[in-house]
Amino acid sequence: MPLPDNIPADMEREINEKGGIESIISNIPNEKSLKKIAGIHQALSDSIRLKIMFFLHEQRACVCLLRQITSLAYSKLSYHLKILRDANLITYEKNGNYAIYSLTDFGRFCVEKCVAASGNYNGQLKQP
Amino acid sequence: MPLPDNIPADMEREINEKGGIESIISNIPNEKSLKKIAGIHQALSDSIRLKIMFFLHEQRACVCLLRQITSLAYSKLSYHLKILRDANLITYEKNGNYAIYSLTDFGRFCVEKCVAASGNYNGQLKQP
DNA sequence: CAAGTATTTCAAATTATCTTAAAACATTTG
DNA sequence: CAAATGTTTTAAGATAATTTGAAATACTTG
Repeated sequence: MPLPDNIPADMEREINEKGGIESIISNIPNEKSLKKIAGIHQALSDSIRLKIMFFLHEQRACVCLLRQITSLAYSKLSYHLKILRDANLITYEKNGNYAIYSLTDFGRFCVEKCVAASGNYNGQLKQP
Repeated sequence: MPLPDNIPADMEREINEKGGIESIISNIPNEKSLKKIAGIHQALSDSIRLKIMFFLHEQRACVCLLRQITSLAYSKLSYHLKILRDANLITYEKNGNYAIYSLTDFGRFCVEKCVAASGNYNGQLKQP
């Protein structure tokens, strides 16, 4: 991949010091990985779903309890639960009539990253 | 907030051991924080934008270089850059005709969280 | 002002979310 | 065992949000 015709000289120097543009590009994830990472972020890009994730981080719950917590209709709740399931962030086990939802290991990891980031998020909150 | 009428007994016990449902809810972020966190994830929920983020993590770049890297039209690229700017993930300084983009501290933090997570993401990649 | 760089606008296309109604499934009851 | 009840999911269509492509606009330098 050639560089554009005219780019700022100091930028071009930086790129050459890193072994050229190809070398830099080789360090970024491939398209398939980018899509996967995007998908995880998409699943976590809704405040309803985040609320569910943060609650399940504290306590496993049946759907009827989640309904109470979120004040959502069952069908809407199910829609969001499916998105989180499909992203492998949550899972459930059947217990009689009840579906008891909990975080997957990966889901727990993601919630804890958010918590670890909260200092930074709060930094963001102060921006105009 | 009352618990639903009938929930599995062992779940109810767990909740009581944690001081009740209100006590659990008090540990989860408020609506405003959830919306902010959701917004950050939304900005990172697209593979084009992630590619830009990962590239800028390696090297600052003018828009014409990002255009080359991403093979996008300027207008489309600008649209995605604006989303990342609005989320305070990237910033730029003008240098003559050029806008030189780079990650904000917060953007750098987020990319590095993704990289740290890549082992976990890869775990996810193996799921059906 | 001409050329190069970057952003904005706007309508169309795509994707995500929500609402309502019905279906699926396990348990309890008659 | 069939009917009734309780819990959860799915389907279909409506609404809303995001993304795209084309054209127009702004900015900077020479």
